[in-house]
Amino acid sequence: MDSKYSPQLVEEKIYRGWEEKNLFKATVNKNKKPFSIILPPPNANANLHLGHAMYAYEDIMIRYKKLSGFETLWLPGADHAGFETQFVYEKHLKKEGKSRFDFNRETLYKNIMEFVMNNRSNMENQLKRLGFALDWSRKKFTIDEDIIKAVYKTFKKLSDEGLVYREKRLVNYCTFCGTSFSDLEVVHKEKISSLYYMKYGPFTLATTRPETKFGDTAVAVNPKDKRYKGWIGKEVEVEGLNGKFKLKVVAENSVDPKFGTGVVKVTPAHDFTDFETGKHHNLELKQVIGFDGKLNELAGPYQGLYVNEARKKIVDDMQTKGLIVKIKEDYSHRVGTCYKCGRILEPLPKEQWFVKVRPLAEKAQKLVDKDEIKIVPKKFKKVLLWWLKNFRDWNISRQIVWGIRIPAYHCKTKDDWFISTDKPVKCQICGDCDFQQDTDTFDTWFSSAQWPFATLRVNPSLFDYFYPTSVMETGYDILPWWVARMIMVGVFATGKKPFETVFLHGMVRDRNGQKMSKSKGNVIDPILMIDKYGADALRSALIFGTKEGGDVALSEQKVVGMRNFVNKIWNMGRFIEMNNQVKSQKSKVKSTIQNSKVLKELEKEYKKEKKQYLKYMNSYQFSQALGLVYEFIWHRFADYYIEQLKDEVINGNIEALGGLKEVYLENLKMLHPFIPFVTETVWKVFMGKEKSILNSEL
RNA sequence: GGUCGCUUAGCUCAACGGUAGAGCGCUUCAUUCACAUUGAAGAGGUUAAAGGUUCAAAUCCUUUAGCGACCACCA
Repeated sequence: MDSKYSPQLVEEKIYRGWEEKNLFKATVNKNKKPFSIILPPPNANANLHLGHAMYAYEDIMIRYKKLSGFETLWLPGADHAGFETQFVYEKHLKKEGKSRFDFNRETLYKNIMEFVMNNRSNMENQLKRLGFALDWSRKKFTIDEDIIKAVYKTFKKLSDEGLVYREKRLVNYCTFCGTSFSDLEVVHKEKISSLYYMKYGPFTLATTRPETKFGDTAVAVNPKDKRYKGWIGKEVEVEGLNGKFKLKVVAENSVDPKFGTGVVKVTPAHDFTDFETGKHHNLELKQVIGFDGKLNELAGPYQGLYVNEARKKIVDDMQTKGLIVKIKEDYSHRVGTCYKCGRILEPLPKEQWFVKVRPLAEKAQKLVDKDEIKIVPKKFKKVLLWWLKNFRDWNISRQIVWGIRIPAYHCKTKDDWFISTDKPVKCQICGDCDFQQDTDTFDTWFSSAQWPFATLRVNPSLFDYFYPTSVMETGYDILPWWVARMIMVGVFATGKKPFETVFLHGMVRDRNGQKMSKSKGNVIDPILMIDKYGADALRSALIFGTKEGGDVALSEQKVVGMRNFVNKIWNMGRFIEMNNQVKSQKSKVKSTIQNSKVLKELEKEYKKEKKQYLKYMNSYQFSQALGLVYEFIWHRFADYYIEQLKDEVINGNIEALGGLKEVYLENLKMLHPFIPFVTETVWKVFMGKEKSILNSEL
């Protein structure tokens, strides 16, 4: 053994060894208890970041359970990440001076598939660099044929049970990205705008969006507002830019008498509140902004102008006509923006597929509330319950190409839709029209929500044995996007909860607790850290001295610190091994009474350590477990016991050496889930090249 | 505006009802020793503030002050 441990020399070889011996391969073994985790599939086309390294928690659980005698499955996958990926691909196209509009649907899809497939193996290799004990023989891709089939089946079932419907509603639409989103994808941002007070027939009203006035179909006031009570139900004539028009005055509770003048113009086609108002009063839906972000023919001379240009021009013209009373320029409010491109989202009326969420959410709520699905750490239980209680219907239609195309078909004769899991040969409504498939694709999260059962169902015996999965481990940031939906959809589709326990980890921050971002320049590349200090060091740096579910401050210094720990482990082994080799050449020396006492103390302290370790590991306190072993092996075992017995051991005292060796090997096993590479490397030195610590028992 | 959480050693954080801990940094000393990616010794904290419960509180409760995250249809 060298005086220094060099992860660079062994990690790759060790991982290959694990794979070749099929140590990560799960089988259906009725003699063992199953333990399974489905890896949250990383985006297929991107490099891993430190957030992915946090999946080390899953590796810790898998290896620990395997050492504890469970049959373990950790199933890897890759996410096609629909819109995310298409967005990245479009950026890539732009560099070549092209855009998505230069290709037909089939070609674009094929090109993106190629683009993704070229990058996928890179991502997978990075997971291997982290040392993850994944069963690669069972890897799945969210856009595999059988996964698509599973997704279609669920969609059909939802539809059959009345939980999916198609409706024209206001959706959050990004006119730049060219697609709608669900509520969850909308990022509300504080913005300073102008609040325009304008003359509106007999009233003055305040609005931030004068350009939508061509779509106004009513004026609303609060029914309790004495100032305007007399106007309710009456029709008023309004002088506009394109001539005079008439509108009804309606009463609406949502109108705040204290805001502005207490009068609101109602634009059902371009405002969520107004859309509701429109429904209450049966108002016409007058769309004046198109999906291209420009005003349409209803805007008369302003047709063809983008929203912002139109607003300016309209305000100018209104001022000329004396229709603007005043402008409050520093008005601060929140607007919905596209989480991807950052532009302001336009509420637009569009026919989309919606999932009726309430019945699904209520079932999920019960499971979580009664701890039938356990949430660790428990603080997230409240958050999850809040979401399950507040979810509204889920828009699952996306106007993009890269994704799973919705298996809904439009009958031209009857102007109606039917859903079919297999490609239909004839119209299932009228029997012989030239029906057409919906051009939209599913929200990626709709398919991701099905991941735990979709990945396993392809193999029924595997599904029976491993489902519900044991733990779902992921970052707390996607609790509503993913975890909540997996529960809702999983229970619906299989009748069983998708997992027993949810374990949530925190976000990785820089040394000052700041968010890592490219613009701040404080991003740490996990692969670079592995190159420099080894995977064991990086992994344990993310776990050591932290609290489960809390954010982790990571610095290169911390990785160095853990590298030192890993090296220390190596050198303890080196000391024992060196004396192990020479022992046969020396005469057998018996222990003194003093040394026997030390050995007994060691045995006692080790037993206490292990008991506590098991307690921590079984209650998901992994950082505590690691800290415990760290403290024991370094500051008790090495600093005290080895030092006490050192002279004896060098003298050839087999008893002392044996005592140290035994405790050392036991500690290697306890450490293996955290620092798999060095523990395996030393294990092989002691037990032989063909042996693996993963085959031992804890 | 709502919800959740945070405030402990210079920095980043553990401990969550029973004598204040770690990592990194700092000070002093020790190298023919498994490891200087080391060891020994040490400095450094009335655990944000106030009140309460308890034999006992960093830990439970209340209030206050800062900070953060997430959510929200104020036109």
